[in-house]
Amino acid sequence: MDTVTQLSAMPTPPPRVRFAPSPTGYLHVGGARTALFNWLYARKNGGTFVLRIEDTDAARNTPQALAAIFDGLRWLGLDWDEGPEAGGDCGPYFQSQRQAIYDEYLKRLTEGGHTYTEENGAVRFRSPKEVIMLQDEIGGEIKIDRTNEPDMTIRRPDGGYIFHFVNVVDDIEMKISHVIRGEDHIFNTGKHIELFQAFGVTPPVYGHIPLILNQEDGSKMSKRSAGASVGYYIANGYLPEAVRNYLCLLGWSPKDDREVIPIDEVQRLFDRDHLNHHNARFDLEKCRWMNGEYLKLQSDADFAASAKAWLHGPQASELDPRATPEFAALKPLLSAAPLDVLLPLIKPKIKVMPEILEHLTMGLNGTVPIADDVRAKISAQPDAAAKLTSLTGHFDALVHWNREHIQDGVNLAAAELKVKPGALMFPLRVAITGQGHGVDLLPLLEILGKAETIARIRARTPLLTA
RNA sequence: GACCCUUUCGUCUAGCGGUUAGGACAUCGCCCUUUCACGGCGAGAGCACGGGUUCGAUUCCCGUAGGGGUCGCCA
Repeated sequence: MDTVTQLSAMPTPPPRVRFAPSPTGYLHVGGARTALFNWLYARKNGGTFVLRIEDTDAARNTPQALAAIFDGLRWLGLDWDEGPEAGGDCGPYFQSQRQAIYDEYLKRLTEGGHTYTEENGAVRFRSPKEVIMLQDEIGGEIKIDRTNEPDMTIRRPDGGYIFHFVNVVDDIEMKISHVIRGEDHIFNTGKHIELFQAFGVTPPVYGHIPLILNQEDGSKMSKRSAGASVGYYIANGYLPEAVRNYLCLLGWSPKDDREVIPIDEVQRLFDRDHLNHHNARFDLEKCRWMNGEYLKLQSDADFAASAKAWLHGPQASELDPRATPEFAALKPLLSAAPLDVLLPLIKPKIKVMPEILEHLTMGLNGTVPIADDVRAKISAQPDAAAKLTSLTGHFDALVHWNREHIQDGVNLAAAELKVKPGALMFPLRVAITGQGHGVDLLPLLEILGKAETIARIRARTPLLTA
């Protein structure tokens, strides 16, 4: 084996990437997508995904925000190989616990003549003030002109270190090889490269991914917009695989027109060549569609399980559909409800979990008022009451109550009235649920039982003509 | 304002010199059907503009305009 062969055959070490959020709010979908791309890169290349908590600003950190990071990442299935609650050789993974390391690195910087101290005690980094040509893995060659930039502060008068400094120190200490982060960090990267050079360390490979924009006004996605936080999707009972799949498609594409793609397939295909260079708007409607696609892939039993978990799960915030009066009214009916047979009927009718509320209400509450638009349609059928009376009679005569026999009852009533069986279905649906739409009717009647079915028809028939 | 990134249907995207510019969400129509939905079929809808380069530009280059981002002792 000659030398050239040996060199080219030398394996590149597996990449080490990180997601480094600060626990000051909630887990933003943009942040989640950054974490996702880092995770995909690590998984694709047999690398290591590190989670590091950048909690240097004590005044802004909250335990809730920290929990939201852990919960959100776990919910999305983005498991970290090193970090809080996972361990690793480069810990601690909270910056608030790494003061001694930063002190040591600051000493090195100061001994190298790279710092100076302000009168108030703040420490600044003496910038070389040069033009940096960043070789960005995603954006290509990007010029960052540092010649007229002021020296950055790296330590506050109170001794607390600033983001730029700790970010670089930790990337060195944690042997991060690739930094995949939002495009909003491009100019920070210029500062960070200066620090790497001052430490005499080769900077990592950078890849700046475009941002996710608000669906409404196209600005950087903010707290205001619905669906900006991962917590929204958890609270609304989305399937994590669906949200993750949708996030994959924001800036990445398999380039073969597929959209519903298993995550292991994404891992296999993920590549910077497939990443876009421009921002993408977040389309909640399409995300809902994606959720519906994943719902269809679920078995009835799995769906019933996740629906029940959601119905009985903790309420997350005031945006939670389970915090509404409608849900409060429904809740007492749930305990005795035949959910295992009802939910599979609902499954094909919905895209997202909160939609089951309306269907459950229709099924469980026989006294829901008749909807206005439905009332208009039903009053156009003067024989609706006669149809229902006939149906009631034939239902009452049934010995066995299942959908086949119920269909027989419908057919008999239709024959008696000399109409098509289909003509009876709309009045029947309205009498049973008060609504013009909903789950398959005959299976619903079977679940409700003969007595409840007849009782509802008798109770609502006078209301139809009122 | 300066600097950086970016520009294909309303939105997410495929396209990497020659295509009837493809797919998806959304919208609309038809079919199926017991309403709604699902499903099937179909329609409308796009290369920001102006210069080049080229036999030929959606594709390459340069401008202009639009969009986004960044200009902290926040991260």
